[in-house]
Amino acid sequence: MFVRITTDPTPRPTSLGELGITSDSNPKVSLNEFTYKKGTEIYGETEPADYVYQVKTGAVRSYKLLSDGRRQIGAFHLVGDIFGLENGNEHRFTAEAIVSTTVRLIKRRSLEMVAESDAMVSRNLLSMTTDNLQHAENHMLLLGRKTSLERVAAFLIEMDRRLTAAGVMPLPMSRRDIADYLGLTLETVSRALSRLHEHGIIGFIGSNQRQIVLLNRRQLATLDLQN
Amino acid sequence: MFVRITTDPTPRPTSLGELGITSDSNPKVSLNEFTYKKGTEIYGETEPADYVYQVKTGAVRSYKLLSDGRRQIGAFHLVGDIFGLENGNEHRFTAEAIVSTTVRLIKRRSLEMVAESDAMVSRNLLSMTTDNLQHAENHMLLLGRKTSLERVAAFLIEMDRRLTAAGVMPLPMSRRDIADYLGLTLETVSRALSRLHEHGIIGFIGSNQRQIVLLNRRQLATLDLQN
DNA sequence: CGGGGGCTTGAGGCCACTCAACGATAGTGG
DNA sequence: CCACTATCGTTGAGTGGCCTCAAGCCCCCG
Repeated sequence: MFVRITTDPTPRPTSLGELGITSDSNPKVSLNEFTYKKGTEIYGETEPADYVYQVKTGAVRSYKLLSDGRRQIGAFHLVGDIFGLENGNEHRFTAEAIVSTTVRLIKRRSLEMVAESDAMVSRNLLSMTTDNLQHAENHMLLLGRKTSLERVAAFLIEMDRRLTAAGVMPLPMSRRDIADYLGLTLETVSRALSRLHEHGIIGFIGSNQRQIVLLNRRQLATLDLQN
Repeated sequence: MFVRITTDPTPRPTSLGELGITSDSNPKVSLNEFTYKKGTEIYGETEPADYVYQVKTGAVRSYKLLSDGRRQIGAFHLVGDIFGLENGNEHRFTAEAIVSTTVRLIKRRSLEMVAESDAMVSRNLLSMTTDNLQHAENHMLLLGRKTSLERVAAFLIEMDRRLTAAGVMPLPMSRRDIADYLGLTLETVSRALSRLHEHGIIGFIGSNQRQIVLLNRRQLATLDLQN
């Protein structure tokens, strides 16, 4: 076998346009919008999946809970991302707005009907599901086998790729969210970030600690082992 | 949100028939067979994905490696399972025969061509990908948040569902394979199994330790927290 | 200006890992 | 058929990385 040297292929930002859906081309596909306040639930696990969502502004976390409250965040959805796309009839995660978030809504049934007749839309649905699968597969490797420092480094690289505006990352999520995404505690995440800060690999900007700058991408990349 | 009380929906055993593919109905889809000896590689990560596979006899492990050798097994493929189905052009895992394994092969391109014209085949491809995604999502929760005992219990329940022949599980994989699937070490897996044995929850049959009987499914289920 | 939430940092503990020894089993070759 | 060997699994002892618990700071926000 070959050793992978490609970068982490998490889902790229998609758009409804990529699905072949626009208000113009498909007037029957209603594109409503809705805004959720910070911390509110968009849908719950096992609830019927009647809608598919796209983040217009803000950020969303998707997670599962164990009965005793342990939480695993499966993905963060940033501006442009599509989420809530299920094949079955139920959502498999709970989705919450991390900050005030506006989403576009599409009725799932109408999407299915379009996919039925349009092979390209159908292919794009498969492609999006595959992207999600790929992200989950890489995340299993992270959760199962990487150290805390490697996890945090991988997280920063992923976020850098997905939301950087010219070198600075305004992270919408809290340390607890990051911890529940990486399978760590918030203290361990904080310590890892402090270590990266000490070593001059990242910097903090502004009053709170959620604005992070990557000062040494190269060094950070060496911490995120080639998978 | 609601608390999930459903059972772990890992991919059910599928068949090429479910894909809408049989030798009779689609003579153009070649269904060759091939046998791999124990421990040999079926395909490697980043290799071109020209074929899709179905396990006829035996068992297969799919895994990723870090550069220093740490391994994460993403899935075990048992009799009837389809694996190696990629949307992109490259495999994302390395697949190896755990024991001597016979697989059926389908040319990916021919499958794609059938899917192009047959909406049902197309839907089934999406459905299979979704099943894989669902398994990965549940596995992220296990890897990120469950204790060693909970992981092993979940593993036994999954295997029981997938390969039990009347109460006895002839596990094809080693302790190391189980460990690399659960994000643990082989010693920890062994200790967890010993504890389950002490408590009368499982039993061992025969000379080696790979034949396991579930003596108390109910108690085992309480260890695998409702997710 | 007081309260609360988010973040950092320290101290101590624990669960899983590491290292090691040992027994059992299956495969190999004489 | 029987050593011989390699592999696999179990078990013990000790370590260590991450977790737990706690204190304190800062910032935001009423």
